[in-house]
Amino acid sequence: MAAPSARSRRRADAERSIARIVSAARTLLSSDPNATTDDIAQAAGVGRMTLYGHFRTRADLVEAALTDALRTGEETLSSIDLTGDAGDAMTRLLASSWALVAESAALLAAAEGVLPEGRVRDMHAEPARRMAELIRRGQEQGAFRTDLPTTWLVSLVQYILHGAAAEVRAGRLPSDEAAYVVTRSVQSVLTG
Amino acid sequence: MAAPSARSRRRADAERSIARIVSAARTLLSSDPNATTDDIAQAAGVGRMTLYGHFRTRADLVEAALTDALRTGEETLSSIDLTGDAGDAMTRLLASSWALVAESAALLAAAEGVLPEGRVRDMHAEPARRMAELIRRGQEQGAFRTDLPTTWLVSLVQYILHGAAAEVRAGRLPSDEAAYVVTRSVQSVLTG
DNA sequence: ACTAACTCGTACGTTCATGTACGAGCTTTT
DNA sequence: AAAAGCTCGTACATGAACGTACGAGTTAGT
Repeated sequence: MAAPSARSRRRADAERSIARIVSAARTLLSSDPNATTDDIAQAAGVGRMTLYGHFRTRADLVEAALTDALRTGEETLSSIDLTGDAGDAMTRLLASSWALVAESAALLAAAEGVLPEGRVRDMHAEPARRMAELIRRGQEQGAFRTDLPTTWLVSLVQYILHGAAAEVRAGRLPSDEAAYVVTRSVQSVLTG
Repeated sequence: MAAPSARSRRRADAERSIARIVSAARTLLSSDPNATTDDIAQAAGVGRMTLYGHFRTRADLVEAALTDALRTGEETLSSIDLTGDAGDAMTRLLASSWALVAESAALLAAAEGVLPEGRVRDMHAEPARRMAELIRRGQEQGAFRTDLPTTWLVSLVQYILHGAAAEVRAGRLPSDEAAYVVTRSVQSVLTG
């Protein structure tokens, strides 16, 4: 939700501070979901008071960080070609999704712990819609199974992605094998 | 780890208190992973001080509750027939595992947040070993795929179970469909 | 019954991050 | 250059759990 004009009463230096804070929040929270406002302000090279001048609560900040991550992600995902064979399209979508999920897993955990129930899911409406649509198209093509609810298949793909991220983090799955493993797993779960 | 003789200097009423506390902890933590020691003592019908007399820290208590849940679970799981066709055996194992996972998901989350890194996984050594062995047997039978690491397949089954539990909790998957959905999903992920 | 163990209330001390209040001094903007 | 907006330190208030200390009363074991 970049609002260049809606709230353009902000001065240029404020704009800069906000950007640095959000960026620092993304970075820090992506490695430690429990990073404090103090940590984040410090990493942003900004006083804690400045931070509170722009974000009333820690939750606000976490949400802003997640929003930013999602916006960035959308830039990548929205440019993927999802036409043609659904299986191939899924492979392409997964390759990009995997990187994004792995990168922001901890940030997501932070948001889940601080934002109101369901908010995080709502924020993922766009990527979820994209995935659901591709799966549905695959089902119509006869490439994907239809014996399980589409909703469940969408969720399942998410769980596989997050699971793989967790395995990599824990050192039980080499990160260079992850994309392959994710792709094969998702394909078999979608084709039945 | 029931130690009937190792520490039998405990009086009968103490034994009783401990049992009630652990039981209350299991129940409460299974619905709210953030239940406080106060909540638990109250639910156990015991003073908070009594609780602290038996468990030095909250972490100790959570661990005891999880240990108890796992012990109970083992009683069920160890009696399952895992011989014969690996696919069928897996179906039987999943049916029981599903119920256990769904029931204690929140307790698990509590433990994950409070116990040292890796402890929760270590405590699951026995069920993990059982699952791994069955998968390996299925691979030898030619029933299960061998193109993905067995370790990953074991983890993946866990993620599917926990994912389904989350979907049910969120009301996105009717609980009476869950077992079916889990079984089909796991089977297709294991057969490739 | 006598001793040791257990219960449990009240009260306190601790910790830690969150968020607020105030105000002096810098930047932008116009 | 003047006004408005921003920065940011210090200091404080808050709140939530955790965990400790003390001590009087109760219950079990032998």
